Amino acid sequence: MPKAFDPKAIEAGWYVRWEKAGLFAASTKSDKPRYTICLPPPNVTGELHMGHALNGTVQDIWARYRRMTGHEVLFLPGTDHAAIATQNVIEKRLAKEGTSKEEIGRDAFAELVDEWYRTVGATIVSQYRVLGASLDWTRQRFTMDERYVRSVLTAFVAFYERGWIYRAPRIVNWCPHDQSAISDLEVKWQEHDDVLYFIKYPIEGGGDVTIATVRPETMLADTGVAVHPDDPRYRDIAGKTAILPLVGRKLPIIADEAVDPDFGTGALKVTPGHDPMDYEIGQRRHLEVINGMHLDGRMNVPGLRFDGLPGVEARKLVVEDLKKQGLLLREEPYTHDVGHCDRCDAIIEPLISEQWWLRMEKMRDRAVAASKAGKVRWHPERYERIYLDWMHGLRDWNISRQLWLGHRIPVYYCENDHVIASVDPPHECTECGSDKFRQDADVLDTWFSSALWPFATLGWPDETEDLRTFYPTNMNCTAREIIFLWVSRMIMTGLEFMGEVPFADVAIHCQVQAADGRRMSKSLGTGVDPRSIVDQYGADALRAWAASVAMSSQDVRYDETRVEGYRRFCNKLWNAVKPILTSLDGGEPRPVPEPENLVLYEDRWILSKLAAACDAIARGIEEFAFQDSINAAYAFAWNEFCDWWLEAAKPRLKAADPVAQAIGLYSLDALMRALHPFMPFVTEELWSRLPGERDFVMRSAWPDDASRYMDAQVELDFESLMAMVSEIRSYRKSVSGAPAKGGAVKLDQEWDDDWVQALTRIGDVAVTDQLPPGKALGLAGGSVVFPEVETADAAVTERKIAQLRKDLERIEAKLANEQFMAKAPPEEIAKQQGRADELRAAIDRLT
RNA sequence: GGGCGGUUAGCUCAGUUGGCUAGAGCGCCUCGCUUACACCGAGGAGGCCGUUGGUUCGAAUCCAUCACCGCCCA
Repeated sequence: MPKAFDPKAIEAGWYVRWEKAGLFAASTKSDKPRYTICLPPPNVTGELHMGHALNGTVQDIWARYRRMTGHEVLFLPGTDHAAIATQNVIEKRLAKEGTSKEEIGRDAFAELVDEWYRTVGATIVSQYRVLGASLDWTRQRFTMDERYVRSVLTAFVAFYERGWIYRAPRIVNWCPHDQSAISDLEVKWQEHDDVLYFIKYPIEGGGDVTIATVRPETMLADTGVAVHPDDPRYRDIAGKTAILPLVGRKLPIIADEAVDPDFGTGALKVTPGHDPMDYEIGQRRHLEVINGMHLDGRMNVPGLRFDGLPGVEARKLVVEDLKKQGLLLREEPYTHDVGHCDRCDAIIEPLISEQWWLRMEKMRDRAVAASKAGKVRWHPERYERIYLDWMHGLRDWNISRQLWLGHRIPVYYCENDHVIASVDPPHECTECGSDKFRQDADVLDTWFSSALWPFATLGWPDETEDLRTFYPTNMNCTAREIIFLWVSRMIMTGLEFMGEVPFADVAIHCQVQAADGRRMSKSLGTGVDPRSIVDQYGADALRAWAASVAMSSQDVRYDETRVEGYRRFCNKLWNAVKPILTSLDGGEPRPVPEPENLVLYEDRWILSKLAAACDAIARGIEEFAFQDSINAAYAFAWNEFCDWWLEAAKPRLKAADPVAQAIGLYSLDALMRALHPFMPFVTEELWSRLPGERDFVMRSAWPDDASRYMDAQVELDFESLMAMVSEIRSYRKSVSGAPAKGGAVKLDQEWDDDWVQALTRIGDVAVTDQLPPGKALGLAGGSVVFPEVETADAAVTERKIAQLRKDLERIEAKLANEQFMAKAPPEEIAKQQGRADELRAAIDRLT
């Protein structure tokens, strides 16, 4: 067996063996209870990042754990076509080649996209392999697969036929670069230093009103001026008419509660065509909506000198003209948030455009009811409220995008403009019989298709075997910014089309920040590639770390030393196996003795601890507290099994004692199983090296059979022994002249012979009734004497006594407090009294 | 502006229903290459649990306040 653990040497091999053995593939024929997870489809243009590492780990822990606890598990992989992102990628490539999508045309562009999906895009999800994710690759899906497209179109038509889909002009977030609407959730706000311009608008019949704006060019589309109804400054002018400078348009001055009297002058120019809030005011007050900008961001103001100019240039000229006319009163520096396109970073222009909308009320209400009824459990729980709050304020969903790729909206117009929504292209207009159609040019929001993921991947709308067997799924794990974009919508569509929530548990993992606390991002150069972590420390170490942080209530900074710590842990496991194998030397191991046949304290103790650890690990998984599982496994393996049992059992193992061999083997076997969901590779490797007929640990049963060894009393007793041994060792180190071995102990308390023998062996001391001459030192449960030492170092003793006295004083103060004695529960009082007695005894021995 | 999370050892984080004598990994100090492991072992140092109040016999834990950090929504 190699001297040290080397992840590279084992990982790839096991992944292939598992896959070849069909361990990832789910069967619809199985009669086991089923457990389904659909992997959140990574964006085809992306690369594996820390978020994938966390969600992949969490899901794979559950997938492997459920297989081991007797479930038929489907863990389904796939990818998302990410329309805007892909369009950007391809456009960038075209730009490099000196051309553009407009130049090559839609058909050629579509071919490039297809090629991209087939080559580069297809690889992203396979990066989950390096994490060891046990995905069923035979069922891999892509949102642009023919069957999936059919599901998407079917869903659209179904909504359409319910009357929930309509087309209407509304103010939207328009990305001038992508030439598409994007959703509110895709707008990222960045702070900008701009200028606030104060502009005087004359009032008909005399006087004027001053407004403040950071976007003076939009004034060309103003259709009103608004003031707050309670604003005393403007009580006189409400109801009058202002004259729009440069244009001459008459603007009604209206009063509206939405106006913030503290912003600027308290008077607001209203531009319903270019500001969401103004749009709402305009709707309420029946103001005209003027579209002052073309979709490419150029001004649309026929007859004015600004017409056709880009917004930025128009702004300069507008300001110039206002200055000339003396209408620009002043300019102030102004810092505010400006919306940018999440995908291409262009500044978003709010403007009016025709879009397709999906009504949400009914779906929303069902989803909220299902959540409230506990059909969906959130981990951590607080996300349920965040989700419900968002659902509460839900508006109609803009599902159309003006992109060159994606799912084309299945709406057709005949020559006479009759509208037909149909999954397959229609042959004949049902109203006029026309056979000439054009399809709507828009495509669907990518999130519309991913909203169907948990059932569309299983074959919906066809009633497939997979759909029958594996829907609803059990768990969905994702990042919190995806709750609104994706999770909520899956819940709604799942209820709508399948009549059942798509998953019972939602796990929201934390965000991993860079080591310095900044967010991890490629553009900032702060990203850490999980693949390079795997390279350095192995997938098991990465996963163990991911499990230990994923469900943290706060975001965590990436700390490489913790990952490294888990690699050391792997190495520790690696080496812990060796003495057992060496001892057995290829011989046939005996079965582990039954509890009643165990004699040695350390044996009884370690098996009880093993049972407790397996329990704790399982509980951690089931409660989505993976850090508890990892901690329990780590502490058991390192601080209990290796540090104490293995050390104590060494002489027996060297002597090929069959009981020690059996217990060591049994413990390791169980430990490898219990750790397998977290660290699949190293556990599979080590388990395979254990003697006996072995299949795959991945296919083995979860270890819950050690529970018969649980023994609380043995644990307490052995912990006393451990504490005593630790103290003896401490004295040996800190008392000058004390030997590295030996010494004699007189015990305060009666222990049974087995215990005394264990203390002798493990503590390397003699146990006597009569202490030999020398200075006695106080232990937690007795006195120890090192014969060679005449006097203990005063400093060591003094320090110890001082500490004990301090503790004692605090407790005595407590016990002297009448209130405490009167009100504290009796067991608490007894506990404190017991501690006081112990401390007094310890001080006595030392003085 | 509204909401959420956080502030615990030099660093990164645990700390369930108040009983804590506050833990872990890494780092630091002192020893030790004893054939499982130096990716190690043994021992040790290190914390008025962000501030100020309150509730309580008792607060890292509950309440309020302020400060700072981060995120989400508007």
